[in-house]
Amino acid sequence: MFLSERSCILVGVSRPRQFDPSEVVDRSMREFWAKGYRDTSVGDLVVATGVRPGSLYGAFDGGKRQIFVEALKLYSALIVPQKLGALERPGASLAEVRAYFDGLISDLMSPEGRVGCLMVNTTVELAAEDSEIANLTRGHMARLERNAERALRTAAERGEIPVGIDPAAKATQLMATGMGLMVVGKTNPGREVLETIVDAAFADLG
Amino acid sequence: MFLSERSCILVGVSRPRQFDPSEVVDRSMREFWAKGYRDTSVGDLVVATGVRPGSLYGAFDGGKRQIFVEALKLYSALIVPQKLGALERPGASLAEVRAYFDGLISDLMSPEGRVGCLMVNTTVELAAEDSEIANLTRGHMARLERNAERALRTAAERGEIPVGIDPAAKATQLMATGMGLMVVGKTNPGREVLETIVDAAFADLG
DNA sequence: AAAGTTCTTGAGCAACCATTCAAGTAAAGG
DNA sequence: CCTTTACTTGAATGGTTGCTCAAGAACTTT
Repeated sequence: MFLSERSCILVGVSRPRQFDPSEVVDRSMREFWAKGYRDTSVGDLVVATGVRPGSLYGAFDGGKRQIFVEALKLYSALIVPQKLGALERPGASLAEVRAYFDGLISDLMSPEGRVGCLMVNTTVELAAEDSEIANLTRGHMARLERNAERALRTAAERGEIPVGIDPAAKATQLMATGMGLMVVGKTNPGREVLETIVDAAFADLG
Repeated sequence: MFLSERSCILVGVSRPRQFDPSEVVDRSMREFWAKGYRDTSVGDLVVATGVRPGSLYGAFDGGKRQIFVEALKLYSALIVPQKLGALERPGASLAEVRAYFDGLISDLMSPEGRVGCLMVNTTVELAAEDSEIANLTRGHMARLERNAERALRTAAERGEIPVGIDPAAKATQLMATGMGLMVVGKTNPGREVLETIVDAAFADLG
């Protein structure tokens, strides 16, 4: 992962690193999230983290791109679970799927939420030209789909949704609806627009 | 529009421009479409158009950004009508809406189609920070919505879709589905994924 | 305390960025 | 043919990019 971990843990004989690399990734993630990969310069990362270029490149072999990859992984590990919330827990059912989408709408309605989703932004900015990064964002979409499908199966078992619903297909649609929601959300729409989109996607489940 | 038009038409006394500005916009559009605004340099535009920086800046007051704005407008005037096809014609009904989405899927399945939609790419890259550009992409979404709604009303009149369907709400959902489709399409998915998304969105219309 | 190792610092790298400008050039009017 | 006007050209602008490197500093081991 980080160059630092091996040297910090195994080799004790040297000057210890004066910053926490995982905190650097955290702050960098928020920078990339707000401005995108291309429009975030190494200088921006230096300002955001307080760590000089030399130390940054000493800790992250692969430079800016590697920091970005780490940022994507941190987003998956830290932010996505927050957003998914109860949907990622075993007992999740229809209510948890709906709650996830309601949360997305709430986020998009706040000014700071208009940054959208780092995974969606990255997919559009970089997926076509960087296959490693494309794999990460594809994994994110698969995760959303998997959780939605599991919850829909639970909902079907409980008789909460019509028997005609195909959980796998519906989960794929809901995932795509989420992607669309993040794009539409960028244009500063009214809340009713976003609610119309989600309501329509849930119409055949109620 | 272009600086050139006034000087070319009204003032005849000077050396005429040796290139066609609208062709410059066309080629620039394809460059921006493929690589995005930030990652397309003026140097790229010089190579793509064969027009030197001086002439470019002479013809387009506002530089790279203005060329991009013109490119967006050309995309709306040239590419979008191609994609919308019969959906934009008065008699359009359910079949034309469906044909539009089938066309999107076909596009996304070809390697060169993975560039996606310039409007979606631009929304994600720039809408949050450039309100003029956000207006253009918002207008694009409104156009999709308007056409879908009109076609759905026609379909309702003809009894092609269930009476319970709200054309306006369904059109909003379909527009968002299109946005989601372009994002998912960037990750090189199988055709069946995209078809599942579209089928699910049309399920309650059949 | 001295040696050894790694980190930090600040300057600085070449490459590229969007943009400008003076000089040269081509067409039309007189 | 000569002036006028606008366009083309090629070089060059200052600024920023991602990244590197030598020098100094801090910590552990001997």
